[in-house]
Amino acid sequence: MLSVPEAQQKLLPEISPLLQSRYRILQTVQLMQPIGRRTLADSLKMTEREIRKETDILREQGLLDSLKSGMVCTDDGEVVIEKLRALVYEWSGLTQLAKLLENHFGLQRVIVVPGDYNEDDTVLTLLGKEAAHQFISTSFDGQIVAVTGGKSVASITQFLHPADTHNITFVAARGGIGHEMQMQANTLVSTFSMQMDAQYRTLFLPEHLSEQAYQAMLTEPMVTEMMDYYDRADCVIHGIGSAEEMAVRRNSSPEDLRILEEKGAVSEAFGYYFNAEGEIVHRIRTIGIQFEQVQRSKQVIAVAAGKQKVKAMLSYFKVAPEQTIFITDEAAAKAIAEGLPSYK
Amino acid sequence: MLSVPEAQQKLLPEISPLLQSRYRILQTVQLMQPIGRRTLADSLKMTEREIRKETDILREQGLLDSLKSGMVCTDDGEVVIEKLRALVYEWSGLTQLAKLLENHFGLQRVIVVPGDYNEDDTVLTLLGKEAAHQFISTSFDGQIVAVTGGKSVASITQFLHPADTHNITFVAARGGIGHEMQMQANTLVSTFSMQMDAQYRTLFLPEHLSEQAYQAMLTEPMVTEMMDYYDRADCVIHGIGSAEEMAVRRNSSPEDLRILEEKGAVSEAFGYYFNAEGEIVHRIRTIGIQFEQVQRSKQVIAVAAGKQKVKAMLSYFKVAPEQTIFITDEAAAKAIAEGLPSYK
DNA sequence: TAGTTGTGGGTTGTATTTTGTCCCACTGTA
DNA sequence: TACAGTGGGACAAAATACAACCCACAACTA
Repeated sequence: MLSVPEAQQKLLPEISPLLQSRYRILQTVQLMQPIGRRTLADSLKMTEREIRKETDILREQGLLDSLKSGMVCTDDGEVVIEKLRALVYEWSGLTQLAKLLENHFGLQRVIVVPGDYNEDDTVLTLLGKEAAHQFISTSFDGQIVAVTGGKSVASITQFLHPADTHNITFVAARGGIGHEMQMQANTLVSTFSMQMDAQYRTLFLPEHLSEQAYQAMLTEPMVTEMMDYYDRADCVIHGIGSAEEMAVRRNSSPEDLRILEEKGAVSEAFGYYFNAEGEIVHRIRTIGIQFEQVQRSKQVIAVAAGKQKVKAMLSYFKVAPEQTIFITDEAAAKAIAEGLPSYK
Repeated sequence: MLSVPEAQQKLLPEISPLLQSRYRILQTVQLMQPIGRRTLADSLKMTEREIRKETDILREQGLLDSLKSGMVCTDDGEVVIEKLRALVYEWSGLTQLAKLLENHFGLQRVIVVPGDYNEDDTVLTLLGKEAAHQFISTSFDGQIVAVTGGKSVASITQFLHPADTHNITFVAARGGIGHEMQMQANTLVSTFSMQMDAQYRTLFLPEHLSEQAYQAMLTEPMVTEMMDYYDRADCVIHGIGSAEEMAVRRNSSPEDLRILEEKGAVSEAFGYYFNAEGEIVHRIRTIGIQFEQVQRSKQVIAVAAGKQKVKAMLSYFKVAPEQTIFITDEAAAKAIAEGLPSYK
């Protein structure tokens, strides 16, 4: 039997795309306010005219307000966004996509946000919003959270806020990742804890240690303390990288690159490299959380988006712990789904 | 707080009129199938082009089918009509209008169907559909139903069908109304009973009896039997007429017309004339159901539509029994509501 | 059986709306 | 003060919707 929204969609098929795009615009305004027509159009890869038409309607409906400094979302607008989120996700098939991936990968929860990470800057923001929401809604007193680096994980920052919980400790899951300070685990744990009024522990270490130096480090109090934290980690927040991309970004030696290629490394997560079958084929020789420790933690939040990471996702999720909550974008989710036999 | 449909309406204000008109088209197709573009356009007072555009979409959605003999509503279409009825009535304010009239007149139930009786032929059909639904859903074994004449009541015919109930008897509430056989109470009870496989009793009598003849008639077995039926009537189905209109249609004598005008008769129902205050000012001297008998009956279904009858409705509903279910059209309901202080 | 009415589909020139692309005056910030 | 970004205005061009037909056909009527 047909539900009312389904019947509505049958009678008015043209409203579905309309709803999608208008919702997306309003949502983006909310995220980037105050924002102007042109910036908005660039960001959503739409024409200025289209943006203008839609925002005029939204303004007339009182969901949007135009200040001299740009357009902002009104209170009514925020309520509407909240109320229609489920409907929009349902109609655009995101809910179904998510369920499909959940079943296929055997994960606790998959969240698919609309848009394409490569096309639309706001997708990153949506990823962060959802991830932050997942994290905060399950956080508890004294929680220990291991955090890796990366753009996706960094996007969470702006949506963290002081919660009712106390004594949360963020620990950097590994040493520095290289040049980009903004994306380093060490930087992130510090900003995360600032946003949430929490504690944090950093670990500054060079990426490529010699065997000798590595062994020496293992007995350092600073290091053993971190190892202890890793062992007690309640939650792990991490990204998933494509192997080549990561190796390049890490300035790996030609030798390492050769090894990775030889062993068929496809994906990377918290310092481990996995091949297409999900087997660990390499590990960066530095201090960091162990895969076993990740598997033991109560909660794992994985954030990754973009079509270019599909292969990596397919690889890593062969072995990902089932308590993982995975947050990705529509483009990647669709690309994964299209490779599945159960997807029409 | 906003409901989801309300939020949807805020975000997509243009769908409301779209939904209205498309629903109306689909509904009309269902009622008049098979029907062509031009007839449909005439009937709905829309342009052929518009009908064409909308029906093309409906056909594409599989809610409509085009045969050589015209367009018909598919099963899917009927399901959609059913599912969206409440939503359409809500959005077009019909539910609110109905509640308003219910409270103001103190009636058990008011049903307002969309459209204008004077503009749109299908409104009559909708009235009939709703009235038939109300009647059938409450009918019971051995029920005695008194029926008056008129176009509105006649519209019920096509929607009556054999029900689970047995031994229903339709009785003509009064003698003949004059020329138009199709609308006479006597004709209607016969067609009603044919549709429902029920019994019926007719009463053929001239309209204007002399006092002498009237008194003589009262003792006739044929008449006393009818009087007995009237006394035991469980349900009364009647229309409401404007006084002038009815008097003219009944070929009343100039003297009667003068009396009616003098006494300020505004409305007419089952042979009684009421003034603006709802007082009985005149009665046709013929055998028929008594007002007291109507008031005693368990259920009363009143059907009347069109702006020209608003005055009559306002008059009659001053004294209408509270167990009345009143079915009218949007145009009349709005006209009534606009006269009320509580209507913005 | 001949005629009439109503049917869906097709066509075409014209109105109307939508769209792309500017310009402008203004403002907050660096 | 320079500048990047803002909303609002304007206008020609492109796209679309529109009205007004015609046609072959089916179903019914006389």
